[in-house]
Amino acid sequence: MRMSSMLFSTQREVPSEAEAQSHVLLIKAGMIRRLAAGVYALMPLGFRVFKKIENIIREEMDAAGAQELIMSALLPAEYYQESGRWDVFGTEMIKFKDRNKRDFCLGPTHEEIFAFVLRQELQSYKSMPKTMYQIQNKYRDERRPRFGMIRCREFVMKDAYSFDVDEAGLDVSYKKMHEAYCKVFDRCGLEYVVVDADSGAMGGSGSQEFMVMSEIGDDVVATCSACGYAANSELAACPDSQAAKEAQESMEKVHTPNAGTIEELVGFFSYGADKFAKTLLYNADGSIIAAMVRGDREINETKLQNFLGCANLDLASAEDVQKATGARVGFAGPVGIKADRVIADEEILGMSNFLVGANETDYHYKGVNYKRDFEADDIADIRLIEKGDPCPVCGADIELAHAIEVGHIFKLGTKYSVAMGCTFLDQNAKEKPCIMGSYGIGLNRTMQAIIEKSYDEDGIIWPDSVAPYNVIIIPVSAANEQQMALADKIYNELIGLGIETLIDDRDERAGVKFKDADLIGIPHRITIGRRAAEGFVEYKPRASSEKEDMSADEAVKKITDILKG
RNA sequence: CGGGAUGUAGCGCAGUUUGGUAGCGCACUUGACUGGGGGUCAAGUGGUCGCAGGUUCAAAUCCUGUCAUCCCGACCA
Repeated sequence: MRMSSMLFSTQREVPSEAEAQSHVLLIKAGMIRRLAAGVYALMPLGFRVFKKIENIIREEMDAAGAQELIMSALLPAEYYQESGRWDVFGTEMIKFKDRNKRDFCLGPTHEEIFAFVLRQELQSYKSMPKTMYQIQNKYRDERRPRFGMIRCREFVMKDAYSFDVDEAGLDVSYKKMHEAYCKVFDRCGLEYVVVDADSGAMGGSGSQEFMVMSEIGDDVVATCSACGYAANSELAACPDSQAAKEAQESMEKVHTPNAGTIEELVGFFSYGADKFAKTLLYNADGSIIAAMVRGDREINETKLQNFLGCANLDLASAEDVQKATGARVGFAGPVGIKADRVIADEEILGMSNFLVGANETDYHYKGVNYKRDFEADDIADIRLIEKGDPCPVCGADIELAHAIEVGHIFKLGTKYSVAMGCTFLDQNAKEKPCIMGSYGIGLNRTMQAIIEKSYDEDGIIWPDSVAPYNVIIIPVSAANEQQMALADKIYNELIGLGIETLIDDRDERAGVKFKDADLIGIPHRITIGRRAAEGFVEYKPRASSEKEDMSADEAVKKITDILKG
């Protein structure tokens, strides 16, 4: 491509909207343009990168035996109503009515649709297993789009769905996808970790996420460097603490004026936060749940929701709190509370003589002991894991770090096949639901994650596998015929070899060309300058600061060896 | 959805307190010089000041409403 005729512009100044470096660089390099919050256009250079990633995914999916097809993004409500997710997705789903007042949405994910379409195809065990995939736009009206394409409202997802006759078959299909995902992210030059994850609203028996560790990630991953354990923090198990029991004191009501938070109570008493047990009230599908954790811990709402098996879990309103406790918010406790269900974190069992709210404004109880003074309806692990907690596998210290979720694979089981009637006849002519798996990769997010892990002060550093072009030829002066002639010769040679090459034939100063080449991150640079008369050029890889003079032929050979070798 | 902030040229911003001809830098156009890391000089192009009402002789500026965007939090296959 001749840059003089390419639609492309770089910016020196950064739009104030951009926070993450990868987002800043995408905009400065002219690869994306924002159309609305969380809605982006991919410009020619950006779209080339995007297509590279898409092709890597397609190749690995095909190699894993999956077959590509495409569903519609425009979908009638009934499929999602049948599975119940029309309500579960709520306002995150983009819904509207057509001219006949029929409910439609833009697909946020396609489990229902694949189950519906495949039920017509998979009538016998003989036609399974099958794994189908599509690479298609998805729509989610995120409450808070963030960091450019890391969290956006329209994005492209590769979503695959497997259909098996039994759990053992699902394990095989799942493993194939797991391996294919590793190959995809390896080829994209990404460092990633695979972590155990929450299945959330998807349902199913287990899932894993492919995570790229990064400060700008929305997820928090718990890892153990001793044994290699890795899990999403919303799932990571917290073992019971083994605190020694103290001699029981008697329970006593204490006047604690205006001390409604743990922080205020720690100031009021001379106890540490771990001497308190806090009680939070939740509204779970309409019933009021009291959840207890140690004062210095946080409730893990994912664990709580999974334990309860409810569709919606929100902190209770102030009115509901008053109704349940008879007190202002801040004085809830397990003794005599009017909640539908009380759930205590396992750690509560190990505590002695602790402090809790007295369900009376400005009062707390001290010297409280489990069993003697109150009992919970359930004991469960409902707290959020913290840095330094023991690893649930080996007991070493857990580390926490932010990560970007670029891929997620699920063992769904029969949730959607049952809902959509996706069944088959087994060897005994008995009707059974298909055992499903679902597998997603966010392409836009993957593209930005690659930058997040590979840039310097001058710009993006693309790996060869996804670079928009592999080589950029820079004749220092477009007015110098000798330089241009040699540049054209090398350009045609590389194009002839099937190597994607840019030639910067713009009438710009050398500095501008170098800055632009670095910013857009082309991996290999050939500069043609002073020594053009001798047939010598300078070769420089984007990732290194070392420049090397060599003949034009040597430069072509060197690059060919790297790219084809 | 709660809290905070911001909307003025393609991008980054000043001007709003105290109402009185729409500004600066980058980018863009033309010319000259220049030519290996975002050059210099000169002359230019580009704006319904987010939108809608209102107050006023006069509104970017004051008032009301509304929309959008960003940040923090909550939430999220």
